[in-house]
Amino acid sequence: MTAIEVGKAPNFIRRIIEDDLRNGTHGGRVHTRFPPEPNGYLHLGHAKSICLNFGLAAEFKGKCNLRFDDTNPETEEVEYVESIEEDVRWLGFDWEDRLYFASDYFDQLYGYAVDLIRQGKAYVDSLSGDQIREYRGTLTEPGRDSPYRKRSVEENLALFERMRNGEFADGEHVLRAKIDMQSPNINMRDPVLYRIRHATHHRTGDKWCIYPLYDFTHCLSDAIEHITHSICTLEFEDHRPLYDWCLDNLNTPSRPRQYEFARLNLDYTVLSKRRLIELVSAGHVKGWDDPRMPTLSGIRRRGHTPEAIRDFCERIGVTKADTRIDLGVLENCVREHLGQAAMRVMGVLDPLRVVIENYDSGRTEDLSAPNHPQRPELGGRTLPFCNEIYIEREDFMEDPPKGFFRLAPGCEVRLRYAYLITCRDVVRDASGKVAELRCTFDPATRGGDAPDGRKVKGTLHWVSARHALTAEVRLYDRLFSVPDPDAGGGDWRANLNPHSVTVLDRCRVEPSLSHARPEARFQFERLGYFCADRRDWSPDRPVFNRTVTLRDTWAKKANR
RNA sequence: UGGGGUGUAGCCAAGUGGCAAGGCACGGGACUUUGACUCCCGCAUUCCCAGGUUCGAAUCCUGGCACCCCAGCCA
Repeated sequence: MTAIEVGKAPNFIRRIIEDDLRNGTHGGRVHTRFPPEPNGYLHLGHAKSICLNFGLAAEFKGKCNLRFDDTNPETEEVEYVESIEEDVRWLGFDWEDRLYFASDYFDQLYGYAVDLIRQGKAYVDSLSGDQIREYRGTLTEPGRDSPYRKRSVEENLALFERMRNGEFADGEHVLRAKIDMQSPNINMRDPVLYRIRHATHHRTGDKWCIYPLYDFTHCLSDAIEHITHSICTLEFEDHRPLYDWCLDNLNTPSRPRQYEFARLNLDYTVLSKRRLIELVSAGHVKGWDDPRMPTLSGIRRRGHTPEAIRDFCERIGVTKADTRIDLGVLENCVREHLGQAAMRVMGVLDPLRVVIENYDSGRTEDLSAPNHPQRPELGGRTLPFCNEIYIEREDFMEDPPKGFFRLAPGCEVRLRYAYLITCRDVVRDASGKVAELRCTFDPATRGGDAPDGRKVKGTLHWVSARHALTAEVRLYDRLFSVPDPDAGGGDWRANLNPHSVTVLDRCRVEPSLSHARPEARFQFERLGYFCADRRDWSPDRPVFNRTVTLRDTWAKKANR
């Protein structure tokens, strides 16, 4: 089956797999893996990799493992393991019974290292870290052999065993591959395979005091798991010769191949674990799941959906070109999904009181409204109406510009699913600010239609002042004020957007929202998509996060 | 200036010698009880540049240029 036949955009990795399948490489199997290091939370960049790896496996009837690359006990924690599992599952992927840890292979890895030593292809080096760096040479000058490079196999074997037994302090010795100190590829200049770290590992505890490095661990873990296509990001391209060297020099149960694609860059945010950690620890955001964060837990809390993120990952493509994706692409994906999935409700963010003078003040009536105008099967709900309502303050202008078809003195507008009303008077407070509007309604327009067929262009959202719930609404904007916060060499933190969050605590929402549950998503008509905060929402204190606004061509026009 | 990569519209991206898909953005219009959605229409005589091969080049060749990655006992 080709990419076109399954309805997916072709990309170079799909093509490689199709070729391999055609040629019977890897025995016709497709087996990928997603290999996060548990030292941070997953972000959108990881989502691209997850969708690629799990997606390819599903597409070609293969499998995808979840494997934690946990070879650095000093930075890794179970909190991260747990969050990563939750996020991958939330995104919609299933590793079934294939949850693995590189640390599960420490015994085998040790055996492979001994094998390399026996073959004379690895040695224990006793240079200090600084010396190793000196001997390595530079980008343009070749390196020099370590004086310890010629140690005998027996001596290396003994020393390596003593390293394992804890006889040395951190940094005293390392195990290195014996490749080529002259290589133009720095990764091949006798790379370090094992280092001594007297640290407690989150899974193996104190069993080990030597830990293998990424290059040695990753290729062998892939081989142990019978991975066929080991897909990673571009910065590992230079490591591929080393990946291949290890597998070519060791007797492994399978022979995986590594392929590299460009990592994701997104406008107005940062997607490096280092930066994200800094944001959290410096308190620029309120934790890893702050709705402004590009972490999966952050955008989840913001209200994004797994469907939208998967769609996003499919749309941005997979190539080897460095790219920076327009934020609009992500926003468009959520809008598209929520546009068909989210129930519609009404909520007023900045309430302006409206009194309907000719509506009996003792009366309340129930008006009905569909939950989704395009999807009648989603049912409807009831909206209480009375003589006191709230509308959005910005929907009224005393002196409107041409083309403004909302409320203004003497003008008639429609209250969505209710009545046509006309503004008769403006009441001000002591400071001169508009405090209240006095309007009249047309009793013949119940539901919003005028029996005489007169056209009313403007339709406003509203809530009954006597029935509305008070809610807190958090408005989120881009975390940074420039597209590429890390560019330019200046302090990236200076590019943080000081207005990335606005908390509104006197919003009024329709009473049906009392039945909302944490993480429920809605379209607040004419405003945008909002999500009940999964941490802070409670029936007593509804809290909604704005996921994204609706497209607003009026605002665009008004800005011009 | 060593090695490894990448250059197709504002942002992504197909394209693999036969005459530049698609998405986002943008502009115009229709529809509209969400200025939303939806629907139309428009948007690269040209593919980093310069030569060359060919009846024919984004695709092949030669030479440039620009950008990204690599000198952790991180991944």
